[in-house]
Amino acid sequence: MKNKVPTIKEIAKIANVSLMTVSRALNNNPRVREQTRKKILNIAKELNYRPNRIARSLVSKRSNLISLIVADIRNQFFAELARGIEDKAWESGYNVIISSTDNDPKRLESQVRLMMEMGVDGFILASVRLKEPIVDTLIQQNIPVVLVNRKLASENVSYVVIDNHRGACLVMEHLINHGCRNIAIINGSTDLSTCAERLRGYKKALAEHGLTLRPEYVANGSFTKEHGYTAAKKMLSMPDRPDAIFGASDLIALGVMKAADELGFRIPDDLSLVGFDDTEFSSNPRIDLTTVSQRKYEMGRLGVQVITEIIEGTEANYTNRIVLEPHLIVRNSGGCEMRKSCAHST
Amino acid sequence: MKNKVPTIKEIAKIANVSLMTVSRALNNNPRVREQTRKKILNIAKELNYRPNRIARSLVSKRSNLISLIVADIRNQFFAELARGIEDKAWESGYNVIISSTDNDPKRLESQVRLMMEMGVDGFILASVRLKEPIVDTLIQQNIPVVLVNRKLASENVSYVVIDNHRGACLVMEHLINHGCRNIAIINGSTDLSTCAERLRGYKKALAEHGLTLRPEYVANGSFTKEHGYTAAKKMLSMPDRPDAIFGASDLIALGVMKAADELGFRIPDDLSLVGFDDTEFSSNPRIDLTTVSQRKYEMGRLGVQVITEIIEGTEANYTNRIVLEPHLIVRNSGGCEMRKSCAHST
DNA sequence: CTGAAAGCGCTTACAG
DNA sequence: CTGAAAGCGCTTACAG
Repeated sequence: MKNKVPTIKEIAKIANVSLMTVSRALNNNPRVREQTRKKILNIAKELNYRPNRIARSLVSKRSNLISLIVADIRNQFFAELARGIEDKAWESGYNVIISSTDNDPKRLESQVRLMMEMGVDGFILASVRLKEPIVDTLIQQNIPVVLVNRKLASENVSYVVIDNHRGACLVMEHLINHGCRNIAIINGSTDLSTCAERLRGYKKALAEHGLTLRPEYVANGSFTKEHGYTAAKKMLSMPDRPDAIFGASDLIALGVMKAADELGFRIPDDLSLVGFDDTEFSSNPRIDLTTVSQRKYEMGRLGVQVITEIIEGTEANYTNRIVLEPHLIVRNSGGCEMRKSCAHST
Repeated sequence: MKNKVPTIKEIAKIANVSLMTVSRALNNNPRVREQTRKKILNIAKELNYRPNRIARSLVSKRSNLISLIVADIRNQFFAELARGIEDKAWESGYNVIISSTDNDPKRLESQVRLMMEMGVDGFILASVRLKEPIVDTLIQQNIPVVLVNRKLASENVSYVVIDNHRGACLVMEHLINHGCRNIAIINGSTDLSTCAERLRGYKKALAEHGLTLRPEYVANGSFTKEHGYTAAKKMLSMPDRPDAIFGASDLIALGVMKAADELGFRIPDDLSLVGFDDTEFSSNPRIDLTTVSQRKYEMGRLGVQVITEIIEGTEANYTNRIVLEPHLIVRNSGGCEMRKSCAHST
């Protein structure tokens, strides 16, 4: 049962040196004679010695653990992000504890508290709302945090995001270029920075092109297929139905697509559709969704880079704000070149 | 900078009791007078005390950390599984460290070793091959392990899987009932138990229905769209092309679908197609893939239940083998009722 | 119901 | 280049 795991004590005894010398040899500290080091390393290998990181953590106050908190790991978007984080963390000598909040602030808070007890070195938060009191708590307690994907209303913390406002503008310009004039937006929840910024881009583009903002063309809700489906059904049944829908996530766009298919509207001929996120299924030929790239994997890697810089850094109040450029991925659903030529103005 | 985090020492001093009494009060040990407990709990709350789990782990030899190792968290299948594991672990007071191996045994091994150093209480392995030496190492060292999704060739370890052989039989019976006679299988890698069993089911069903096994109708490879696409292109170009393809994963089936679409074969009229896994996109109306349910979320929860039983259990060599029943999810791609009536025998 | 002692496996800080 | 001492924050095991 008790398969006595070897410790540096055993090694020290066998090598006939002190614990300190063993510790130094194992940690590649140069202040050990080469000969002594070799002897110790050999004994360690022979005993199949593995350092006890718990003990190390207790004294060094570092766990090499990073907490990643997302809305839902089943969401393709977060899964890709998580993989980027995992890979970069591994390369940097860290491990990742993942947990999902379902966008519930209560869950977020209790998870953060548990992670603090676990002694994680820092937090990567991918699913904060615009106001998130627990983040301020972390900052006050001087615990490293980086936001990824979504920002706070305030700017007092490091983040890695894409320019969501710009992304929305790209979408709108694409639709307008293809002759759409009655463009609706089906959006997520406006207490998220991503949604707020995409909505802002939508409005700005309308204004810039002299199109009027119609309240019935704006449906806030959540980043789900169900919301996309329900909102689209309603909009497409209006006498003055939109000729294009901007789904603020690919999931929303999929719901819109289903609604349009059921109602007999052809995409893109009867209805132009654009999503956001460039999740994998959007490239499926049967879906063929025009969307906005998010570089999720890279965003994850950058998040780890920033958090490790904070953890290992000397400056106390180092903050790093990275904003990535979005790109429009043009596929069929948003309208094809043919349609552009026969643009109808309504 | 050093925001002195409160410890039981502080509490003990303020409460004017020993460390032990504080420890007991905090851990709900009944051997403390109610009045003393109340006083201690109040002080703890006032100081905003949080236990240091690292210190606790060092002496208790328990970290409440579970390691989950999957092939790739971006794969929808593993993401759903991971979420089930995360939720059940959270309810049971454990946290989950996730890592991805890309099916590389070297990565698996180095990740397992690091997790051991981190002091995880047990392993949930979702992506083992039929032979996986590192698993034997874990068993020998008496470290709790449970396999999920894929099994080893040997039966000396706990697992939670579905009956993949039965699942494949369900698929084949469905296709045969719908009049298909030239059924091909595009499979993953045969050094995985899931693939081996699905292939066995395929062969058994052929034999039982007096259909001959044709080597050119069997394409082993990997669980990817790319493999499905390439293999299907080849098969569908044969003069004696199959009238049905069993894709051993939904990802493979998506690749087949793309190939068929490109070659102008209509599904299910010209080609019946069935997948495996019931990942979310298979229910998309434009995909509408007949597939086999895997109850991934539940499998994850069961995996945690088994591993915690082992961790917290008294019996040293407790093993638990759970085999779940698969179900066929009938959608359009496998052939519809109409076709059944006009069954053609080739 | 309460406490003094010892220790988990390692590292930091100080001496030599 | 090497070591003796002290301690990280908690718990186990033994006394009272």
